[in-house]
Amino acid sequence: MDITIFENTYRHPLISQKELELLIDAHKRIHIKEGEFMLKEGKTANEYYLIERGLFRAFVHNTSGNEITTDFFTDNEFLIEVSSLFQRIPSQENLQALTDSWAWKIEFDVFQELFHKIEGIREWGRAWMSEQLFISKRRSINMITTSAKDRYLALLKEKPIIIQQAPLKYIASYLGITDTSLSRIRKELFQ
Amino acid sequence: MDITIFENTYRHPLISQKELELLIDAHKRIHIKEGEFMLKEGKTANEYYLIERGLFRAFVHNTSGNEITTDFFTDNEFLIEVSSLFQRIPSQENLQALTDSWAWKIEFDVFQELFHKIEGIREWGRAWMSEQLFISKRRSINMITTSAKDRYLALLKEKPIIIQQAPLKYIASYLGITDTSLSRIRKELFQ
DNA sequence: AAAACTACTTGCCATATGACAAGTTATACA
DNA sequence: TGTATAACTTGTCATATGGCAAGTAGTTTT
Repeated sequence: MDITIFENTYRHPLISQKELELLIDAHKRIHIKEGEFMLKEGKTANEYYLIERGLFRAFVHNTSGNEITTDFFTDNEFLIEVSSLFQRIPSQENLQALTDSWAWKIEFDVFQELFHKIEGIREWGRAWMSEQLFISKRRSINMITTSAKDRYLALLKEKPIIIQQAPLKYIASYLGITDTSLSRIRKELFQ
Repeated sequence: MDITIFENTYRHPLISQKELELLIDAHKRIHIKEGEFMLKEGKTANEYYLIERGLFRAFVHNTSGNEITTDFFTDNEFLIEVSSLFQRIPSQENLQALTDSWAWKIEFDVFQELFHKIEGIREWGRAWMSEQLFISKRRSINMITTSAKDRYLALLKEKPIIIQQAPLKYIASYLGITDTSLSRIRKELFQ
């Protein structure tokens, strides 16, 4: 079995090879069909996933009932709804596969035991969460300080796979604009 | 000593009274003068604070060199830069007092020991961080789905103390608009 | 008391983006 | 293969917000 994905995603100086193996053993490989929901709003998450291959999105409904895509997840990233999983409360987000995918699934109870037993996993987990918080704050700042065109260009540069594979309307709501505007931005850039 | 503030902020079913006392003993009460920096960008945070009384802000510099206020902190809230403290890396944010304040300071090393020793504190910490991530994501969504006027009204409703005490320019950049626009929004609302 | 400075307001005009509706193209389904 | 549906584009017009500059009021400094 190729364990590169685990070595890369769970990388931390305090996690030993033996502890990494405990983590790896806790994951089960699963296949997901395009369109499948990994978590629906109102349900409490009981697991998270490490994506081997595929594309997913998170989305919420705004007050008008429209879908807003809040995040995309792809190869070698964690597909997770942190609030629901760690506060044991119903999710307000949906997690959905946009392509047929392969992922490694780990149950909350299993992770929980390792988290409390192994210092390195606690440190890794806290650092990972800190990083997510940093990324989320940076996203807020970008939303209010850069133009829609610049946000599109930044996404194109950082995660081109999303631009290539996700439908325009999902990308548009992720960027905080209408699909009409995104279509015009594309036209202006590439024509 | 009135320990209400600790009972409220460190509330968690897995934290016993004795463990709470260990936490309380780790905090030292300090006074902060208006304008004082609790953390400067480029420095690594070595402590966090529980605010007893006062108002603080977090701010970053955007690519044009302008200050953007990213958060406000007030009574019974934690004043903390998570990324710097838990990843042990230089901060990109500044933390500054907007009023003379009183707070409870706790050193990273001291918290670290309690975190790894006491399960309840780990659970509390992870839940707190999950909540922060949730709040941050909600902020991103609000930034792109609601008008500046509605964001102002929401802040007025949820944290009126900030509207009352912080200078207009800080509130404006926190809301993602210019101080000119905020001035006009106020005029339209209250005149 | 004068001067400098900060905080906030107002006017004028520019522009990015939205709203709505219609058109085109591609995809899926029967 | 044809039809329905989804994905995307385009046109016209409206509006929220920004940019810049000037003005007023309050506060601090000397």
